[in-house]
Amino acid sequence: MTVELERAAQAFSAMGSEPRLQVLLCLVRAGEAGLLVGDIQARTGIAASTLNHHLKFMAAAGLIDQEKQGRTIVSRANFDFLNHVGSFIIDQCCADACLADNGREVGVREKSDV
Amino acid sequence: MTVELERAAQAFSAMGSEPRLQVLLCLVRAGEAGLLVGDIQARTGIAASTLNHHLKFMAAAGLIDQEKQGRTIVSRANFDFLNHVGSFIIDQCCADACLADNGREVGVREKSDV
DNA sequence: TCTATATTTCTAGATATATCGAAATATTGG
DNA sequence: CCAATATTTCGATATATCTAGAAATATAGA
Repeated sequence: MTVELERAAQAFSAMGSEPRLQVLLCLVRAGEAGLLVGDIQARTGIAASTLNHHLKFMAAAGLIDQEKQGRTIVSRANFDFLNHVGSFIIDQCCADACLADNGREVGVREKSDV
Repeated sequence: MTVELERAAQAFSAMGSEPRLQVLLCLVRAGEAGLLVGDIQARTGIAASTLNHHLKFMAAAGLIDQEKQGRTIVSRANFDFLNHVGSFIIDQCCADACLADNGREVGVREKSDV
């Protein structure tokens, strides 16, 4: 579970900057077709070297996949992982002991309606 | 939408460190009852000043709420916001033009089963 | 092979974050 | 008011991240 926590934290961190989140949304919208580095650059205005850095960061976190095709690289959102990460917090809620040490009853919140 | 992007990035950033994510999970598990700073400290082993820093960070991002009660502070996960943030990425997918510029068809992913 | 295109690596300064001990502040109970 | 408890602020250092220009690499096409 610590491994999973670490992975989740890395994923959130990789989504936790405005430029990177912008890039991720571009890729999500592009769907399975993905986008070339140059496409993303054109859409976001991020400098090539900076963008490369961010893409590596996101790929390492598992948010995206990159596939080399000739002299271009196609980046795609990893939808399975994104779904998994998106539900991580709420999923974790009752996965463990749900009673607080101080003896107070633990409140029950309604299930996510997503 | 840029405002929302900024808020989302801040939220993800606030979840994007292992200690903070650990704290957040403690609070999620504690439910509406919440936890005192001392409770969290006891569970995570994070030094008081460090923990205070992280709690402020998370509160600023809207992940948690803090309420002063006498000489203690109760911290609670903001479940509404967490649900919202959790679905941000996937929600955004088809909120905008969903067709990539390069003309390729956009892939469809299954709905989250959460 | 030469050239243009696409991406990556290198380098480096600026900024932000993480950490924690010690001191300070607030509040309750006596 | 005093002592104990709970949390915050201060100060300081270490580490990480962000940014981007310039040079390097890889590949396709003429």
